[in-house]
Amino acid sequence: MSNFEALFDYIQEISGKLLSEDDKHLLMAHFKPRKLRKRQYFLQEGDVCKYIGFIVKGSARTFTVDEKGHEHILKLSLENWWLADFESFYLLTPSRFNIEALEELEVLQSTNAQIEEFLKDIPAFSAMANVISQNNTIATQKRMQAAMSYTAEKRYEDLVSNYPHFLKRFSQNMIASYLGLSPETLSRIRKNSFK
Amino acid sequence: MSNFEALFDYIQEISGKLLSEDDKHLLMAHFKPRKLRKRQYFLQEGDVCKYIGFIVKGSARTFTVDEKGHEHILKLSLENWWLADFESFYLLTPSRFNIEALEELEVLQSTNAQIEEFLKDIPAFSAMANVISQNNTIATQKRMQAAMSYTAEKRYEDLVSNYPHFLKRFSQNMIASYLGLSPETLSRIRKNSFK
DNA sequence: AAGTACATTTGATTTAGGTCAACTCACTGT
DNA sequence: ACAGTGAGTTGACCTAAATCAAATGTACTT
Repeated sequence: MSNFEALFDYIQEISGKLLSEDDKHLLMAHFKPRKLRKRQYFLQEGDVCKYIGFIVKGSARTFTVDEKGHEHILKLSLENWWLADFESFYLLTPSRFNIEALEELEVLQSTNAQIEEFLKDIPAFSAMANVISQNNTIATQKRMQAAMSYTAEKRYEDLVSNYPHFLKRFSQNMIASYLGLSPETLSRIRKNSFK
Repeated sequence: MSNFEALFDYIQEISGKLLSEDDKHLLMAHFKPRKLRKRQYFLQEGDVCKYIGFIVKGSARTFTVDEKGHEHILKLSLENWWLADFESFYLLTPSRFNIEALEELEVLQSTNAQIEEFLKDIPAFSAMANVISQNNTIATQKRMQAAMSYTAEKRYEDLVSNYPHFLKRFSQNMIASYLGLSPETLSRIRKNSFK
């Protein structure tokens, strides 16, 4: 019923390996479709992140709330991305993050224990995990560098040129928080860049 | 001659698996000891990071230089850590980073191609790689959150409580740059916290 | 021991970006 | 059609941290 093809295609593309029919059946048996309405939480601060979700449709944000009540978005997620607080998911510790659906969200979700099985039994899945972890290391390092070295304006320009689709899918407030800016500051940056 | 025991112990401890004698011989055959003097570069911006190094002794910093000529430290590394720009190392692209020895530095180094062999042939090595990649994902996420949500003072306090040994080994200027602060600001923060 | 090169501290001033507040547009649901 | 809510804009003001500059401390070198 639910769209497992998206998941299969993704695994095969990222890993560069094919999934056997057995592999596919195993995945279908242990990834459960789940729908969340806009504003619904996939994960709440303080809970253990028991599930990892593959986004089939929709978008989400991962954020913290600081002592002043300000929200800070650490991750914006779209179709064909994994949704989880990996720290909590791997270590089974309570999460410091919230993950909230920004649009109606469809995921295929599974548990830590089950993922371990996939890693053991499905070569393409384990190859995919390695590639993702590499990509993730690289991306986070870039983002860290940007946060440290660049001005707000440069960070926004980088986003515009590297992730233009973000601007279509996420509100300006979300983008501002993702860039570590107040909404007002982003509004002003955009105003100036139109000259 | 050089201290391979440190490397063996590290792999076994992190992976939770034992290395066979064959494994050890393989590692000894393909990790080459290298010494760098203080201030010497392990990697220069624009070069491809051909080697990954395991630090046996000494310390290093990974940093970028922005258009104004300001340096930003992304990573401080000590004994039993891996030294590389993983983006450049994995993808064989020119690096945006510099890696410089802060003290006399002894590493055991190997190449990308060789690491691939280790991953295939040495189970403990591949288990270690997975654990490191997990830890790395978690640590970078924490650091990103800290950079976004916390004040300079809170970031320093976190460093003091989580990595007290950093303060012993790295100069205040290095710590400041690592925290994304000017040396003057860090000096003032320290002054205030002594009350 | 003297001299040069760094590190750190302190003070005065500047600035990027945040905060607070008011206003304008959409959209949504009734 | 109309209130209501959230998103974006604009202006006035504020603040954390950077910058500039000078003084002091420390630690290699020869």
